[in-house]
Amino acid sequence: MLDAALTLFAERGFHGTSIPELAAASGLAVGSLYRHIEGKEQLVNEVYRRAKSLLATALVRAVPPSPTATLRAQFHALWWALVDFARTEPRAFAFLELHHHGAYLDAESRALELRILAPIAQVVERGRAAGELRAVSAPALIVTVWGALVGMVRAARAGYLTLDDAVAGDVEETAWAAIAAPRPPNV
Amino acid sequence: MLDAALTLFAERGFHGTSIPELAAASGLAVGSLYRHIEGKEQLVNEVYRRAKSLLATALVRAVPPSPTATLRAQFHALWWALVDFARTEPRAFAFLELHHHGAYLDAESRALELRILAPIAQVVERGRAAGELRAVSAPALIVTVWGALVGMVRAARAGYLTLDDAVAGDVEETAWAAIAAPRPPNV
Amino acid sequence: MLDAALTLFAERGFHGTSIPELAAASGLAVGSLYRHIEGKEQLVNEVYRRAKSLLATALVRAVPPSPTATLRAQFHALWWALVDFARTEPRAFAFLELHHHGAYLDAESRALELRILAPIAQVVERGRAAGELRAVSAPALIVTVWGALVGMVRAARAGYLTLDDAVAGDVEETAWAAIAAPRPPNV
Amino acid sequence: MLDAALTLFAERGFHGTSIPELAAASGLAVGSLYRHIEGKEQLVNEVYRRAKSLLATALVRAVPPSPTATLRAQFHALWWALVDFARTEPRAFAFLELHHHGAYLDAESRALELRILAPIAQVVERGRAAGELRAVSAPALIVTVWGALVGMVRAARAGYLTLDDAVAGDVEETAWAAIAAPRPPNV
DNA sequence: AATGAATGAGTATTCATTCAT
DNA sequence: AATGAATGAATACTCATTCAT
Repeated sequence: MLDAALTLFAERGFHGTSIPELAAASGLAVGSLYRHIEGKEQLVNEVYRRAKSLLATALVRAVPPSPTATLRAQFHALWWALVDFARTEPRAFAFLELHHHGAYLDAESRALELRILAPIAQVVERGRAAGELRAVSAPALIVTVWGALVGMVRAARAGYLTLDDAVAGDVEETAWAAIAAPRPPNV
Repeated sequence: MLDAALTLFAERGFHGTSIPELAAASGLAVGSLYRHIEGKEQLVNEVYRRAKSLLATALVRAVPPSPTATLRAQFHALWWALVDFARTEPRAFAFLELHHHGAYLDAESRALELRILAPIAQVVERGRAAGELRAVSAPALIVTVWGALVGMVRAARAGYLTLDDAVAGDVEETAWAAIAAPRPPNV
Repeated sequence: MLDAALTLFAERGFHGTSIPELAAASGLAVGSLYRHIEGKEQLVNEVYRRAKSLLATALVRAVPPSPTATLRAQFHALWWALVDFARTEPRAFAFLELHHHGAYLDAESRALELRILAPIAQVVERGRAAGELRAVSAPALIVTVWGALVGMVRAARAGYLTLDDAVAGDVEETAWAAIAAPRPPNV
Repeated sequence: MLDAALTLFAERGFHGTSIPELAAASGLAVGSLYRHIEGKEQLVNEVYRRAKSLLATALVRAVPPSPTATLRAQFHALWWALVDFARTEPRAFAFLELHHHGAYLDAESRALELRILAPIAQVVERGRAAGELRAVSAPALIVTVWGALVGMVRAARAGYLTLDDAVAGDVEETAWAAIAAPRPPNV
């Protein structure tokens, strides 16, 4: 049922999805749906939390095996964890993108927003401190990487490209180049 | 009227905006609104085309004064044209982002999608041919730059950062670094 | 269960009371409730009959010990039996008042209506025959007494007065004065 | 429309009357009804206020021509004003009786309740002060008279009697006897 | 005997759209 | 050209009732 809701909300948005549609997609009668949910808003928040939680899990699993791994290795792990998430949970990815601003999301759902980027922010901060990343503001680094990822997934969804390893690898390269500190010119 | 529609659709989405709301925001009676539009779908498509057209105009104006300008200069011009568009037409930017997948968009609206990125693609192709850009697929380059821009604007809208010259400049730097061919290691 | 139904129906009326509410108030699951009742209409009729029966019992018990008692004594007994009923069974009293016209009541329930006032009508008829009551139509006498009682109870429920012995005694006096034959003027 | 609502609410109660029924009885489509009302609760309160206002008008018109009229004359005027109201506006009378306790009535509607009986209370107070009325509490006098009236009208509605001049006159006699001070026994 | 999930018709209300004025 | 009342299908949600467990 949450699965059907995820699909429909991701495809048509909150207001574009009706309760009868949700019920039908869940294989339930309208009245039965309300035995499981409290209302449409509670449902979309529930779906939101589950999607965020899937993403959070994917990110947490991406911590590299050794804490002494290079920053590049950490970035690599993070990147492919995100690509993997986008590929295995495309609906959750699309849902999160489409709904992260909805007026129907409650305070708890919104709070998740910040926590989710923590692992990324952490890696960035560490890299900046070590001088391994470009000397621009941390948010600039984060939005570039995150934006490149989202842009790539959106383009794939729109049919402009295929989200295969080659493409994901190419964008990984550009994203890393975007944030890595330039090699100092040889003197 | 189209302006009021742009605002409401950008804020609340297509299904979240009602005709009475649109009429009120336009300072018209609901009956009068229908003298100017054919229906809600036709209206959203009209708004879509205008927003796309605004963006297209911004991009076209960004072709650098001299065709002999360096690729970096062209990128610079393009980047700030887009930043300028995002800052002067935030509603159009948000609208385009939110609606580019809607089932209510007609074939003509969807067709605009591809044409719009033509100036960017053109610059990219030229750069790749000249070996000035990273040797990855053209789409990878484009989605990275476009993604960084959108990511930055979204982050600003969400309140995570302010879209000032410093931030936009920082992200320009990362975006360029993302796509520029690496300097060959000094021998 | 019938008790819970009496309370809810008296407070909120037939249409204002739902089966889930009735089940919850009865401490039963909704499915279990239906093991005891046939439906909502049958239930309200059942409650109606029980309330009427309670009132009938109260009235019957009020026949004075001696059949030779004065009419005033009989009236007194009847009056306080009714006041007692209103005080000990306020929900039944309120229920009867609120529901005696419902389209959901079946023929049997409606039939009870007439039988119930029989003891009162009997006393009135006897008194009129003996010239002890005012020489107006019997229904006029009955509606005055019954109306005074109901008016008093309603006023108490609305908080305009307290249904204590003093008030009930006062209204007994006015009600009796209403129907008692006037003393002939002394010559 | 308010007229149709008065009829239906009086017959079936608030919860027993549906919006489609109200619309049909008003000769309107459901959607059109909502151009005239804000909601079902607002409608029932509107109807309530109109009915109360009708009753208030009837009572005010009942002030006897001369302020020096006897108390009996004042009572007579008041009584027949109420009987007239019950006969010419039977639905308003029934509506007020059925709804004066509803949880859906707002504060303003409830406030009307007290004001309405003011003319009656005034006459009663004057009579008690002058020793022309029975020496029992004022509320006892009022509920008896009001109860007799309501009892009579209800009985008529239930078909137990006909609300003609003879019956109304009979009950006027009993109601007056109920509250008039007893003639002192001749010495 | 009891439960509570399931149902689909019913609830109040809002919608996009039309049309007489 | 403009209005806003009218419409009935749609909305989210609740109801009385059934039935497998």
